[in-house]
Amino acid sequence: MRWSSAFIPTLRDDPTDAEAVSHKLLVRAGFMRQLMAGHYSMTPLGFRSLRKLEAIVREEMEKIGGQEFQLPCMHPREIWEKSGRWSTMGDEMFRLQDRKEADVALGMTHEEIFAFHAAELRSYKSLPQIWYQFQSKFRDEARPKSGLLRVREFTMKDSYSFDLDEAGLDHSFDRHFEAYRRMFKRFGFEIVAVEASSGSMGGNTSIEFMLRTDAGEDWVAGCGGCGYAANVEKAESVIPEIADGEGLAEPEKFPTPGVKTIDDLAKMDGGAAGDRQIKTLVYKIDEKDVLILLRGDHQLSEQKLVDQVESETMRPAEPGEIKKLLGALPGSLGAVGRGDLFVIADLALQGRKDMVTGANEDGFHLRGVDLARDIDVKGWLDLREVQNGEACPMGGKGLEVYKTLEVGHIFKLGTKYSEAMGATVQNENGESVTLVMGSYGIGLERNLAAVVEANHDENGICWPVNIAPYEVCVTVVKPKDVECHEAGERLYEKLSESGIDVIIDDRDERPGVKFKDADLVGFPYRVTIGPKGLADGVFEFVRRRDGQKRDIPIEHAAETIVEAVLDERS
RNA sequence: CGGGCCGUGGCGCAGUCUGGUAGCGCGCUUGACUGGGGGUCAAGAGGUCGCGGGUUCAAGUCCCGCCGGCCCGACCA
Repeated sequence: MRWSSAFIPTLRDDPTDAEAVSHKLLVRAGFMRQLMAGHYSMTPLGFRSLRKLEAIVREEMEKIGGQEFQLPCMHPREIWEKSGRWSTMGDEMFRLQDRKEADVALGMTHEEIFAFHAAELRSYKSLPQIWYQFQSKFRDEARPKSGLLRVREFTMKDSYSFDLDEAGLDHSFDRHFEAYRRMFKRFGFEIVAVEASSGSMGGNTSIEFMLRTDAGEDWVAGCGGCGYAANVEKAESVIPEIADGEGLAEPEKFPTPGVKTIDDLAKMDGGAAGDRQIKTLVYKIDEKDVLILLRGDHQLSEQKLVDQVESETMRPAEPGEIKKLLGALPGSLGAVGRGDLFVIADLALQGRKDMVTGANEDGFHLRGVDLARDIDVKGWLDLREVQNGEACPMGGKGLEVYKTLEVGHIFKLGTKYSEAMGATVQNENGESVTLVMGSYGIGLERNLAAVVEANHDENGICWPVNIAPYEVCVTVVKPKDVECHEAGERLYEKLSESGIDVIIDDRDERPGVKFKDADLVGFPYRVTIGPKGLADGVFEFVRRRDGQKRDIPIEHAAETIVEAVLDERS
């Protein structure tokens, strides 16, 4: 490619509406443009990199026996109703009607559709199957943000495994796990694999692949000692036991005027520290009132609650509803004496005595509360969100909680979708068996942005060779000079013929402009061809990621460059 | 969906409070000098001031409504 005839719209300034590094750089370096919130057009440079990323994913999928499909992105309502997700997906699913007023959805994911086709599988002999596709996904995100990191329309490689039993699923899952690890390595960044909540996908096990970056929006708790890592939606930790006094023979009410929060009560004379309080939350779970109890200084992980309670809907109760139910407003709530209500308590409260909690009368609390004696807890669950510094559950060191970006997610689904779609095969004994499914997703655009988040400096992007739109940029310092021009053209020809993705910067621009542009766009290697070097019989060869420069003799220049590039392809 | 901020040449912004000729930097075009990290000079092109209504002799500026974008939060296979 000749820069002089390429469409590479670089910008001198950061776009004002960009915050994330990858967003700023991908726009500035001319890889993409926004069409509307959450929808981006990839320009030729961006599309080249995206295709390279896609090729890597495809290679790794083929390696584990994946077979590529292409499914429609518009789906009939019926198929989503069969799985129950027409209603559970809510506003996040784009919906429209055709001319016959039939309901149609834009696919957010394809479990239903692949399971529908898997219903054609007849015999255990044809298992396992791994099916995949690259397809646009549509999700009506409440808040698209950070450029490509959170969008409403994107390309995903999604694959689905079909096995006869759990053992088969485990194997397909493990194969994917390894394939994903290889992909991220080839993309040029390190990931942590964490246990995750499966969210609305259903199923029991899921692993997220996380890139550590402040541009992310998921929190992970990781142990430096043993390698344990989990999304905070799922993470556990060990906290020191607290020795309680015997307390009182029965709870005693005392006035706490003006106390509205855990902190207020901790600071009040005659109050109690956060870890001696019981925090009482009221939730409407399938419109039934439920009290949730936690230690005062702990935070509820709503996702843990969702994952452990079977329900269609869940929401915090409104203040009005709470007043009506308990007779007091938040700040003075408690579960003592409310055996008529469903009470769920966090494990950290188990066995605690001499605690303080609300009296269900505004401005009053109870002291001397003994969980076992005074509160009728119907269920003990782990509901607490882990905090930075708490001990690792695997016996390692302290946990560090840090921000990450989810770059891939793999699920063991079980039979939810195969059952809904009637995807069964006959086993050796002629019995009908429901297929056991897994599903595995990786968003292409988000991963492209992740590569940038992990590979950039103050001057621009530093693409790894594998993802770079062009591997080498030949900068002709003085294109009007015949010798310069011809030397550049010759090298460009040789590199092209050797199969290198090369762009020649033949624009009649000042050298500084070309260097800045090349750094911004982020080609892994750049060759400077100018009068100075020519006089000495050399080209200057520059590596983007560390700025390493060396002069290479013109006669071996092409070979040297080809070798350097091939060395880094993987 | 709640809170905040913002829409003015391609990009970044000033002008809006206090109504009165639409401006600046970068980029772009042409020419000259230049030429190893965004050079200099000269001459140009380019804007229904997000959209609609209203007030006024007069609206980028004031009022009402709408649309769009960004950030925080809620939400998020």
